[in-house]
Amino acid sequence: MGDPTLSPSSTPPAAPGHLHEHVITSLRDMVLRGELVAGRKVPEAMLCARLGISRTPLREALKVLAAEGFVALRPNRGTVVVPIDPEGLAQLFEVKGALERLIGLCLPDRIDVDALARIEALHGEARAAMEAGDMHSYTRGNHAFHEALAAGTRNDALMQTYSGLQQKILRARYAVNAQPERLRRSMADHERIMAMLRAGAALDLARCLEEHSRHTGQAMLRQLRRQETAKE
Amino acid sequence: MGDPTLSPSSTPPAAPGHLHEHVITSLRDMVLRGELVAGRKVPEAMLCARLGISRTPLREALKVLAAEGFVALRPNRGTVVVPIDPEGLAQLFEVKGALERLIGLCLPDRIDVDALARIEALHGEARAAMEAGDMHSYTRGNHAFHEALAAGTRNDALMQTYSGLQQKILRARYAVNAQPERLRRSMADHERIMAMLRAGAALDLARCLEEHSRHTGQAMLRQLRRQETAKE
DNA sequence: CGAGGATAAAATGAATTCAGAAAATGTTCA
DNA sequence: TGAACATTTTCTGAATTCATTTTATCCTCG
Repeated sequence: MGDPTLSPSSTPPAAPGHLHEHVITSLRDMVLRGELVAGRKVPEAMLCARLGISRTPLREALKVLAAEGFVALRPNRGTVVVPIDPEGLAQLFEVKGALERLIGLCLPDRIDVDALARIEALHGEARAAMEAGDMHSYTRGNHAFHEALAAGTRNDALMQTYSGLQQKILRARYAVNAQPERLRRSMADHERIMAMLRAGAALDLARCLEEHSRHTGQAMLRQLRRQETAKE
Repeated sequence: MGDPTLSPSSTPPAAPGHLHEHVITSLRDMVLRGELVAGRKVPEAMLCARLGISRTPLREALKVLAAEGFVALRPNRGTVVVPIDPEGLAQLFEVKGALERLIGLCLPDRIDVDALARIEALHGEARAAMEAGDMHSYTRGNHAFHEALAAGTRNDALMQTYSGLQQKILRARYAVNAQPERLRRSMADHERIMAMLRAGAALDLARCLEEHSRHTGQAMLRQLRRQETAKE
């Protein structure tokens, strides 16, 4: 199969300044969305052209991605996009479960009305997306919903750690085709989560969140394994 | 006040090749050990001389450290070492507690004899260091002990996440003067942890580890706050 | 004597350049 | 014909260089 056909001239020369964050974000998005194919070498020259930068800032960004675990730098042999393996995904969910529990335990004590309102709003959006059958929109809404829950704890370390895991998981989410049945079950979990949150029941909320994470993880794993075996 | 007086000529010109990891590790160590003072600008030129490299690889490493949260890159205004604030430290311990619990829950099921032997050995070393009153050695031993527990779960994501938190906490640990009384209590916790681990009591082990983390965190916070107020 | 502003110095961000290593290509010889 | 070696080409890692921005210094003017 051929290259992903990235058009080299999609961005104008780009104004000088500090484009760090932008370059990192762009690259990470490309990895997450599967535009940079797992297992393949990162096309340095093309990305430079694509982003309108030289190799220096690109390599700086690749170093950061490597530290985050999205790519691997093999000395003198180029950079490769690390593949998603089911074992690693299961491990990510295991850690995420522990954090979800912590979120549930902290949230009722610390959440304020604004945060609760935002969570309610995001929950509504996700439900609307599900009812409309808009998978892509649901994925984004679901992600935002859980991030908002984490944010409600007012713990930056927790948020950052949680987001890091979510991003890695998001990569797999893009790679697997979500099942409509799964969406409905996920939404049912969300309804229960909201009920516990409104009731301020920390322990129950913690259990719900942990369980929800486990369910999601198991479903994704099954689907990923199914797709992998189907490819052979 | 003057510079930390870092001798520019401590390393020879350095052979060419891939020194990435080494540069990152060196810089991180300097931050952790307080050699690069919190709040102050990172002396780029001096570090280049010190490490025998040019600005390009140094800046790549600084980007990684920035992503890890040890330094902050202010656009066009230089890089600064981020200060340790008690609030952030408390948050780190909160997250660590959740991971400790997970470690405790998983460990009895997954640990093998080799890992258990290594943990026992590290536990012995830490105790010896405590009895000898060697603070520095105890700190290292304690760190290695907990890392080994995490490693015993055979979950890479958990290990990486845990190590990341531990490193940030380690920075504060270097900054506060440990109290001998604290050391003894810590060691008592470790004895209980080992007992639970040998007994294979997952839930109890989880509780012990979580509690131990909370105690350690509270003690460090008190000490940090005490030192901060003493400085004024 | 002090505030405001112009000029000089420095430091930052990024492109370019250069040396060394790996892969690809071509050639020779069994 | 095909395997082993030599050569060329490409690519990687890092130093150097360059433009821009910021900071410091100094001069003028109130």
